[in-house]
Amino acid sequence: MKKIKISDISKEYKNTDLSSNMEDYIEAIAMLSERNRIVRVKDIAGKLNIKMPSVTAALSKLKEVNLIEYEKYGFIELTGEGKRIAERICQRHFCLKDFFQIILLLSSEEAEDVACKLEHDISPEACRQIHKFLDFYNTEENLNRDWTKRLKNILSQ
Amino acid sequence: MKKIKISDISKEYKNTDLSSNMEDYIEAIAMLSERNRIVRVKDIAGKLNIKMPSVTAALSKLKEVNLIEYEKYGFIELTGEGKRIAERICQRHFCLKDFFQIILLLSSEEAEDVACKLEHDISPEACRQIHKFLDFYNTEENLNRDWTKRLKNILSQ
DNA sequence: TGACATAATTAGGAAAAACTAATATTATTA
DNA sequence: TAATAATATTAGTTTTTCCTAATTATGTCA
Repeated sequence: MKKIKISDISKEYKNTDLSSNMEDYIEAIAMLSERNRIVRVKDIAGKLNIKMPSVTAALSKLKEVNLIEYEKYGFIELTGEGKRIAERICQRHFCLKDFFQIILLLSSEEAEDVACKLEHDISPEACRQIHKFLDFYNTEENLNRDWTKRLKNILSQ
Repeated sequence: MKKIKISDISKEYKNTDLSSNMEDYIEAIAMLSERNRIVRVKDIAGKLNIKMPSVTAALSKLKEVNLIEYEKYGFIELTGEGKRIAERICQRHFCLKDFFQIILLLSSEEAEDVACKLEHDISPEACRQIHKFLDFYNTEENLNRDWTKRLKNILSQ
């Protein structure tokens, strides 16, 4: 079970000024570059379930606004600003995923799916409240409160 | 404070197979026809913050798929199927709004905004869990449980 | 190293949604 | 009822995002 620290409350869950789509590309690049040493057009296409030409087009736009560095047929890397934005998107993603998985007891996959969809539209304020809730819940749960058991019971039905 | 009945759990929060946009049009028409006896293109445009020609185009599509009845320069009305779909969208909307307002203590306006955005992307399963949670919370709250006070305290900070 | 496979790009197009400007219809009221 | 105001529609664009087919570049291995 993921533990969320009080200090994490400092997260602001700021908006990015990007379209949902562009956020998806940034997020995919960030996640892929954590796993693999290089990120390929094909990988991004695979992750987002689209064809390569769509990726190429998106990369041009992201390069245009200085969120990635790349040359034709070359490497794909987030710039500093790209990384900062990826961080924001991922924070919202994980906040939502934790909430749906830990509190609402959706399966990991279902929670992942929901997070992927909602992360683009949830407001920073709403995300901060969810974060506080998670924080509260984890503390209470550690104390083995009765209400969390009753809640789990109801949510499992 | 809105009270949610156990029986409401029967809500399925099914998907609609419409784009977010089309869902917005259907929802707007449903809400407007509750208040006014007739629904005008101008009203829909006002509610959705877009211009009239965009509405006209959307109405053609909705008519095409038999979700509304209307003739040029005439009345706009949801068909039976249109109403059933509007009902689904509104159920998700109010479920989300209640959650963000009652549990997470967002202002009514902020909760409304968030609900409007998320209602198109949240999965039925996730919505059902939120519903159960609301139900649980209302019961617990009625018993004036200590944990709801602690939670409110934290969320108000 | 040359042939073949893999990966990436370009070119061209389609669908969804929105817009402005121009036109047409309906409603109001003097 | 004729003139004006309010509404609605059409025509024509734009932007975003995706696609297929064709081409180009890169990488591999016999």
